[in-house]
Amino acid sequence: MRRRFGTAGLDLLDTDPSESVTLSQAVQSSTEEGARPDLDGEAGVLFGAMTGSVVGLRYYTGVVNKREMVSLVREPHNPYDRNAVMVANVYGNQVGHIKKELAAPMAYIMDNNLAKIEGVVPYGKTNKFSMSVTLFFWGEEENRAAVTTKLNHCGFKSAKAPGSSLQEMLSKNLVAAVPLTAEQMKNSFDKMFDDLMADKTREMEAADAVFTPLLPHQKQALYWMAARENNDHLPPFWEQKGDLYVNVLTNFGVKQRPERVLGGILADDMGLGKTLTTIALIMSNFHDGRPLLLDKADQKASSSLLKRRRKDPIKTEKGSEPYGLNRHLVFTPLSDMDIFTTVFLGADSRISTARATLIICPLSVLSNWLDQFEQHVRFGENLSVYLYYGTERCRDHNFLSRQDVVLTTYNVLSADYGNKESSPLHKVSWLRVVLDEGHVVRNPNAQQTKAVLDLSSERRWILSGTPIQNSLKDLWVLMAFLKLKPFDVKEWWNRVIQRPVTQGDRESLKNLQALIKGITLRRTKTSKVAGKSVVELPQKKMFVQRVTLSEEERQEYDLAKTEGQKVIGRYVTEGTVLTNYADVLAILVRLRQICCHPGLLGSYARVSSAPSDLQERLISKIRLVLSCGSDEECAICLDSLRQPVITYCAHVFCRPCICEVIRSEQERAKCPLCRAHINTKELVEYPGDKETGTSTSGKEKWRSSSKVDALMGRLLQVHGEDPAVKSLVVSQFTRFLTLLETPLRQHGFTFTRLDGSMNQRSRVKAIAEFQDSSPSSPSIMLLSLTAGGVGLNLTAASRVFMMDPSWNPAAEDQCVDRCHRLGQTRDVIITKFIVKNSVEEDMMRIQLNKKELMEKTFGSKSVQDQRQSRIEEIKTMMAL
DNA sequence: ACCGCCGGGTGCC
DNA sequence: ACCGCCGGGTGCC
Repeated sequence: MRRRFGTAGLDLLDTDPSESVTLSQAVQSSTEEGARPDLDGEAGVLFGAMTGSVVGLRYYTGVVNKREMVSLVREPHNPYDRNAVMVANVYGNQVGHIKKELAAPMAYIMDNNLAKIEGVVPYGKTNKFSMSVTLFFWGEEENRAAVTTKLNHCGFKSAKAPGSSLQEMLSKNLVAAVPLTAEQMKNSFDKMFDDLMADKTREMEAADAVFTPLLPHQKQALYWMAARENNDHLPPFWEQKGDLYVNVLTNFGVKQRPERVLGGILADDMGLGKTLTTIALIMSNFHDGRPLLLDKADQKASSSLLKRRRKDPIKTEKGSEPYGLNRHLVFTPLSDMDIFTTVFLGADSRISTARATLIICPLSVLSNWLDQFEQHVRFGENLSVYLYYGTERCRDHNFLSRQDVVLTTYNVLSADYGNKESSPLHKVSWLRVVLDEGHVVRNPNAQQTKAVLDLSSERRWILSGTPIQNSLKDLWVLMAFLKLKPFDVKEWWNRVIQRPVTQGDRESLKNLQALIKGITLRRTKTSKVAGKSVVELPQKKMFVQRVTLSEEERQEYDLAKTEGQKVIGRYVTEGTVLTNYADVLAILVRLRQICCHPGLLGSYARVSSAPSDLQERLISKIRLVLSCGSDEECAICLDSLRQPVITYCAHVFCRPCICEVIRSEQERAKCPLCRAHINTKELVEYPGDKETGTSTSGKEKWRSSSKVDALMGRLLQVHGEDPAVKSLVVSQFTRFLTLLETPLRQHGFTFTRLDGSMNQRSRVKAIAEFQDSSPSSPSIMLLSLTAGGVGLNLTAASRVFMMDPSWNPAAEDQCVDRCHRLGQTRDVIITKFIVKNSVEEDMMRIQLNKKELMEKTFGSKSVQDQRQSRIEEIKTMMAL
């Protein structure tokens, strides 16, 4: 019989050996069946349950219903008892306190993080002065003993056994008889975001002001979005019962109608036109389902402005105005003719206008938004779009609220939020807030997240092709942003959805699916509308071209490999692979570089001569990671590294990002990647690359490599077959891209380049040049694998040359999709160069395994496990 | 009576 | 709280 928790013997205090299942047996079986502790320590296993009492009800206003969930909050500064534990309902209103005798052990357990304690009130309402509460103790297995003994010592050994109603409750609501396997769960997740087409086929025409005709699936999205914004329904899982609005998951009830959720997630695949659809929404659903009222501009005036913008010399450095204009992108603002009055909301001094839409996006897609507004909004419509970016940005919130659209980046939003008093974005009540590439907001502790969650608006949208980036956890921030009560409070999300779902509870999974379904629209490139594909895209074909190293290269490779084997072999015998993980990765980077071009190796890349000083070792590691031009991203902000620092555990982040983590978690701060303890003193800076790198390569005699030769052969062939065909040449190593410039010039190719180090101005220029179809335009783009966001549109190219494999197959797919997207007219042919008998072949194989493995263990692999399996991979690769 | 008993005041932490 | 607990009033039958 498969049973996770027995219903009998669940009580912590049960001492009767004749019971069929004792607590320890029950919990043991639960761990055997793989109830894995959550990384955040938010879940773990159920130690048991007991009944306690809540007192002091009459002093507080918070009320609870039968079977309602309550939260238990420590009050260490309570003047009467430093052990005080407060009981609050789902909206955070205090209900009472835990009786002091019980509060004592609970305070100990909670303060020492031995268990998470959750409460459910079995019979609410009729209680006037005190009531009982069922307490559930969840924690890591290793803390079980400490929890039980503490409770026993405080005299809770012989407390009353739970009544039948508790047992019933456990068996019904909290225990899945047979938990889902990881594979079943993964399938359900896939399905969750796949099957969202049903009943979403009604179409809406865009307002006249939208110039570009919408495709059928875009009209459907527009209809759906407008309907979401105009809906008057109760949010998911809320029902009206008598004079109360009750949340059926938490059993929480309120008199006041819960806030409407006027928005959701537009999760269409990239290339389906999320940007255009959003623009159409802005233009077509202003108020009462009517279009945005615009002044007709003087045609001459606007056209001259438009021209000026196009010609404006773009004069700025990274970090300042990307367009040299901090004025209205399209036209002048409406003066004082707003049709809605400005309302002051008192203390909060937030100013409400119902006019402006705020759009927040990654820097990489900023220009895409501007372009699309210009492209899709009918010429002569007086739409005011203000680009809130650059040092000269206008910080007057009254001015901002009068715009039709304010466009900014996550970084600007977050920087403003840092000095909160002066953040104009947080003083406006927006008509609508749109998070583009919304999945980039997912770290609950990041300042960026707080800045996003603290925006004020009724209509809230998330645009993202991949709402779940890694695990279910990523969804919390999105739910919080959408103000889906009660899931905007993490405890309720964890308790009601995240934990039960990750532990395989079917009921909760169904709830999650229903929740997502209600607020998400998703179409993939293969989705059908009335039997016809939403998007007809040309074919995509992938070839692997195996490259044989020259004898000289082979010797160099083998030498490096033998050397690496020695070093890694030693770590393996010592069992210190984990502590030297960064060294190991460095060795692999070195081998991968030799496969591309021996010249990629700097003299500093000598890992084996490890300096004794930790500081120096870390510096050499960070330099190795960054100086080869590998376009690393910060795991916190997911953008390119700014002011890179390395932790003692050898992980690299932006200094501001990691400092924010340390600031918010104080001495409990842990490395976001490996959970090692970190503090501000133990951050080592990257001193910058002392060598002037690329300038030397020009002087030295040019030397080719087998892979370069293979590429040049292909490029010449492509050019010979059809000179109009353009190619992307992709590498993770920007220095490799630099090396490739020489042979490209030699062969007379015109090319352009796009990598993470370029400022916005030169990016825009590079993209525009490449996308241009005139005969003199560049036919090749040197592209760093992770440059730009998903919005990057390089449809001028139909050939892709992947120069080196990545650990992350998704990054490769995403890169290819920059040209294999709406607007592509040719079949896309991808050529991957892989060096025979090398680490590159191993990486290819591992990529395949990884895809399979991902399918089997969705979201259940810890960082530690992932590292462990990476070690196994490394051992195989190094033939150890 | 350094007790018992009565009945009013009172009540979380 | 239709309880417990506290502390003042009170004191044979």
